[in-house]
Formats: sequence, structure tokens, C-alpha cells
Amino acid sequence: MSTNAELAAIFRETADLLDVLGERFKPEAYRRAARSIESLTEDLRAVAARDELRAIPGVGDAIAEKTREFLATGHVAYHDRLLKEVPPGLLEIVGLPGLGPKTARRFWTELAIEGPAELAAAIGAGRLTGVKGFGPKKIAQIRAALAARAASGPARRLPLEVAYPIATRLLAAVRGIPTVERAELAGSFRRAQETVGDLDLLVTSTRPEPVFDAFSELPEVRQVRLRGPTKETVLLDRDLQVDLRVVEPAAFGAALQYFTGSKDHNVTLRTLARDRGLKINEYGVFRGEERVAGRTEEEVYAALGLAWIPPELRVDRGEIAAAAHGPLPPLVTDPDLAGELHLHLSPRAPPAELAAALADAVARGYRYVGVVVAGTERDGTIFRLPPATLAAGPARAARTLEVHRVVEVGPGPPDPELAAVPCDYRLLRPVGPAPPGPPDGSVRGLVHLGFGEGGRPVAEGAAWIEAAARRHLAVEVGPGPERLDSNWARTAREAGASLSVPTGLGASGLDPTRPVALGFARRAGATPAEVANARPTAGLRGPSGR
DNA sequence: GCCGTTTTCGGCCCGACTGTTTTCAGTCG
Repeated sequence: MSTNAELAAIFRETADLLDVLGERFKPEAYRRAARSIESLTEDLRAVAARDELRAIPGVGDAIAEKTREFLATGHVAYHDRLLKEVPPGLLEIVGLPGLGPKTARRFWTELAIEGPAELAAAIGAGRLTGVKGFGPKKIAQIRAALAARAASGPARRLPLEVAYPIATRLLAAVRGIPTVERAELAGSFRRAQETVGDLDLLVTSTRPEPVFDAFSELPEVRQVRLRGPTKETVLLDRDLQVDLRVVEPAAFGAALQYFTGSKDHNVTLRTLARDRGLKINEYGVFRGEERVAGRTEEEVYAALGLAWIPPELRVDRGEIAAAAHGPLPPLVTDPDLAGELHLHLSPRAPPAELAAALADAVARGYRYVGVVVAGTERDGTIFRLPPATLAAGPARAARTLEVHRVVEVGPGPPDPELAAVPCDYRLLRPVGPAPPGPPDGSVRGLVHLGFGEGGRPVAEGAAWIEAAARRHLAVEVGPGPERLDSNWARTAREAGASLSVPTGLGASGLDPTRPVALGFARRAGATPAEVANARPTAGLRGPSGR
């Protein structure tokens, strides 16, 4: 887990603890800070080093101090103290669906129940029967929640790349429902957050009932959790929760805006609306009783005097103030991509695989592809793409496509065998037994870094990025433990390094690589000019100008 | 605990849904 995610989790748990203790406003303050820190596009260490913790929305003196304490010691004493005050089992009760802090506190103070096991025992012994507020349905609901938790553990947030194929398939299925006019995914998925806790589907239809009926019957849907006139909540496999909302077409833009969030972005928007004598909610922008906007998002933002804001930037970090001054710089989009700098096939891949990937590149209108022809495996051994593979693919595509030969190298002194392989540029990758260090002078092109789990330790990130920026190298960003953690993407961009977006050449339509990488690059605020493979030629520059 | 063309105190988003309720409390997003 990244530093940011770790501290966010601590603050979130602090909020739960304060909730159970009956505290009134502090819990929301800690949650707001947790959300803010989680959605940061750079590492907390970098923010703290600039002494800018207080500039993070929701972080004041007290939370900034606790953040510094965490960065220095790895824990927060206040959090530790609260953990001693509240029985740990109560937090598990708060985490059960349908149960919150108020109920957990009542169990604790009125019934001396301190955890899920005791709760289950109390229900079994009939101790909840007749207690005010606990009717038969509520008790059955708690029993079911306890059983579900025992069976599958707490619900986990899914990495965006894992959620992508699930969400895409579900969206296609919903669009196939006859009475559905329009359907879009909203929420953290649309904002390209690193992980998603649930999926938000938004649909326009004049007849919600048949939509809910058909949705409930989809093969992916395992259980219907609740259903009202405008909203249905279901569970898929892996306990992934999906909220489906049906709105009228005249409110679609407002609803899409509202359910895309982020929560903090929306709070600031609402405040802005109020200051201008307007009211904004999921049904539109209103002046008194009159709806002045709602059909499209552009219309909603315009009614507030703002340019449209891309979902990936809706994090309440100054984007609203920027949009008040005019259109925001355009973020990189899929059609901007002009090539792939890092096509890495297995050494044992048949020649047809390279041919297929290059054909895909031609079909997409790409102008160049960098094919890895040799490199170092994880275990340190050298691999080379077979000559037959190399001969087959490029020849056919050569007329419309520049094919570059790429050699992957690890940090440290170059292996003599690899150094002898002719290539157009080298790609640096932290593989092999060599100790980590900044790229040496022989690297002319692309830095492909991994941070966090499975990659380089996060603490080294800043040094690598600085070295990459100084040498005009591009830094690859995208899903997976081997690629750049998206929290570093903004740091890399702001340091002056180009980003490189992996394009998933030759993969199926459900492959998450390209859309997720694009989302991360956009979340970092990258314009087409700042993305190396959005340039018309393989725009990699080394110290010698290549 | 945070925040401010409602700034140094007094507020703190709001609507949907459920269950247990004769009008509301708790949870959720």
C-alpha cells in the first residue's frame, strides 16, 4: 500500500472510532482529509517536503501535524489511543452493511456487545428481540450480514484495471435493455481513480420498472440488495456492488455530474451555486423553482459560470477556480495516441503475434511501434526475440509504420551482450539483480519504472523521476505493479518528464491497459504535448538528441 | 477538526431507501 493509502486508511479508521465514541463533527473532518489524501496525485512525502500539507483540502493544523508524525514514525499516536478505548470488534460491526456507528454504539453501551461473534450469539439467544428499533426484519438483516461477512470477509476495493472489463461488460448489457435510452458509468470509475469500491450506472428511460426488472435478471447479478422507484442496488460476484439509477433525459447531465463526484468537488460546486443564488442537485441547476440546466454536463457547469471539467480532474484541488477563468487545457485522449513505445512480447511468442500487434497498430493509424528485441528477464538472464519473429512482422507493416528496435536494460552497468544489440533506443526497467539507481548515460529513451508493491520502493521514486526529467526521458504510466503508480504521474509531469501511455497493442477490446493508462495520465493533468507517444514521431530525446 | 465575499466563531450537503415507525432514525452514497 502506498504511503498515501496507508495514512488515508488510518484517518478513515480514526473517523469510525470517533463515530462509535459519539463524536459529532470530527469524524467527517477525518474522512474528508482521508478522501483528499487518497485522491492526491503525488506522494505525501513530496507535499510535506514543500511544506504544503495545509494546502490539501480538509487538512488543517491538527491533521497536518498528525501527517508529519506519520511520515516520521509510521504511526499516529491519537489513532493508537482511540484504538485502546474502543473494542476492535465494534469497528467490524460498523463495517457490516446496514449497520453504522449509532447501532454499534448502542450494542456496546446498552447490550455490552463488543464484536461480531458476541452479536451473533446475542441474536441466537434472542437478546435483541423486543429491543427498541430492532424488529424482525432488522434482526434478519443483521444475521444475513454476519453470515455474509463470515463467508467472504470485508468488501475490498478493486484496482481500476480489474474493474474495467467487469464494468465494460455490464455497461454493454445495460445498453442492450430495450427500454434503456442512454447509459453511462459514473463514480470513481469515470474519474479513473486507482481503485473503485463500487460501480455507478446511470440510465435514462421513461419506464424505470422494466429497466430494473431486466437489470435484476442479468447473469452477472448475484443478488438484489435494495430497490426503489429511482434506484436499485445489486451485488455481482466478488461482492462488487453496483448502483443503478434511472433519471429522466432532462436531468441526465445533472445526474451524471452529481454521481461522478468526487464528493468534495460536488460540495464546492454546491457552495458556488448557493453563492450565485442557485441550487444544484442530481436533478439540475435551479433558480427558485425553475430548472435552468440539467440535460448535459456542459450545461450544468455553464450555468455555474464554469467551463466543463474532465471527470479525472474533479478532485477539488483548484480545478473549479481554474474552470471559472475559461476552458481548461485539453487532456490527452485516445485519438491523440500516435504510437507505442514499448511493445513487449514473450521471447517465445510466435511470429504471428508480432504481426498481429503491428497490424493492430496500422489499423489504429499509429505511426510507430517500439518492439523490444532484447532485454533482461526477472532472474537476470538475457532474452532475445527470435530472428524469425522479427523478420515476419515488421516487413509487412513497414510501409505505413516505423518499427523501432528497443533494448530493455536494468539499472547499473550495461551487460556487454545487450550493449552489442543494435537498437533505436534503450528502455530502462528495474529488473535483474542490479541494485537500483538513477538511469545511467547509456539510456537514451524511455524509463519504465515500477513503484510500490512489486516495484522499486516508493522512497526512491522522487530521485528516479528527477533523473528522468533531467535527461528528457519519458516515464511510463499505467496499471499494474510494474508500472508507475498513478500518484507519481503528476510529480513526473510537473518535474518536466514526458509520460508514455501503454496502448495494449494486439489485446482484446476488454483489455484495460490503454483506457486505464489514459485515465491515469489524464488524472495527472497530461496534455497531448506532454505525452511522448502522442507526438507524430517517436519523440524520444536522449542527451545527444538521438 | 475544518473553514471563511456568512473569517477567528458557529456553522458543518442532502436526497433515497429501509425498517420500525404514528412522524422518524439510521445508513448510504
